[in-house]
Amino acid sequence: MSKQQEKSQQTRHELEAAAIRLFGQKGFLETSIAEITSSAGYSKGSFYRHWESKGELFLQIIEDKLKSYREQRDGQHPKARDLDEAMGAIWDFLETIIDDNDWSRIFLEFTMHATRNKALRQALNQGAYRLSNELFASLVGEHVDSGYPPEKIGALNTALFEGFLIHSALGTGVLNKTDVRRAALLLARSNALKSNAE
Amino acid sequence: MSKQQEKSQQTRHELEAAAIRLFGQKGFLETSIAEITSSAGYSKGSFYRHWESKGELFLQIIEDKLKSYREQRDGQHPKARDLDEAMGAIWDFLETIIDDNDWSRIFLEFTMHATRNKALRQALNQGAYRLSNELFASLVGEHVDSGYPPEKIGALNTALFEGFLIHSALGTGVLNKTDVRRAALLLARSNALKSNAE
DNA sequence: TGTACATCAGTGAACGCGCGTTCACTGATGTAC
DNA sequence: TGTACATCAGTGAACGCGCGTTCACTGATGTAC
Repeated sequence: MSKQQEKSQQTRHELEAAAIRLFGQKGFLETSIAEITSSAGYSKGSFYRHWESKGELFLQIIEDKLKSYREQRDGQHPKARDLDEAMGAIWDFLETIIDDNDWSRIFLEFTMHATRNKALRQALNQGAYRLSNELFASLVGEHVDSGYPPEKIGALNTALFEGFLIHSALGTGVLNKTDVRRAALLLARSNALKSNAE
Repeated sequence: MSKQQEKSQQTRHELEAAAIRLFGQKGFLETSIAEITSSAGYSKGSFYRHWESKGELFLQIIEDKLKSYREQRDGQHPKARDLDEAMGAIWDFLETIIDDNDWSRIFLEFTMHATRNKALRQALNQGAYRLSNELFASLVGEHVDSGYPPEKIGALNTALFEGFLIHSALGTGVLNKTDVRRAALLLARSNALKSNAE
């Protein structure tokens, strides 16, 4: 790699790091390009040598985040022996997202934004920017003996998870991670296992 | 009331109605004042005779919506005889919000926005712009015999509810109202009743 | 009932501001010979 | 190794646009006498 390329890549990384920090702190709309570049020690114009627009950088960061979450997930738990283990694996994973405080908020905001944008909405529903549905179905699916559709169990689990993210973002402090995990497990058991069925 | 006052009030109502429709369709940021006034058949400047800012109108609309939800709620179910009835009453109420499609989305967005604003966050946590927590605690509280904190049951129920709103807004269609209601009941039972406790 | 003046509702052009994006430019690095 | 030129990274002033807000103005309504 030439000296120029090295310099360019270095700059790109510095700008990206500043953007990750600022987007996380203040959100997409509230973070300006001038803030990103000046906080990294560059001029406003330098941004456009590296990305075509602010939105492009944001999407790239989101994709990178998801990729790293996914890698973390796939490296873990290869298979679970029963429902409790499957749910444990899922929530170990979800907790890493919960712990990435700033960014779980951004993901929620992004999800809400996608709500109004057809292309993004499809991307989310197909899992491109979403972590969940197929995972739940495949991990939990084989441990369902009640006949209840696994994708519904997955969707309910996601609902509980995302609802908890809202709760956390508001900082009410009534619930903690253990509470939701436990609740999610109870819910999955009630729906998935014959012995708990109504 | 004088002729002038009548005219003014009429205009105010027409602007408000246009705003409710447009905010609901497109959200707060994406709706401009020019759109509101021209869609109601007035000029841009007329807006400021009725409200100080776009934000003020938005908050007023939200407050009105919540007030009407609350009135509807309070008119209904005076008391429940057991947990199932209490949950039934709560979800009858929540379903009216779910059915107000556009606005349940707006409430979510508003909630997410409040996340970044201290004053709003406090207002939400104190229930000013939120529907839920004390209601659940008071309605469900007396039917908990497991010792599990009623406010946690309420918060988990809210999480499931708001997570479902996200799910609906994305239009995946995996879950319907009946699914969540049922799930919420299962969850509440598991947590509130001794016989279902682990 | 009429007149003079004040107040009000609504108009629409103009202002101001933030901010994303562009662009002509500079100095450093790379390339051809 | 040196020279001439091309290409690149980064600069920062300027542009453009949308949009919330202001303001001088008009015509209608209200008030005082």
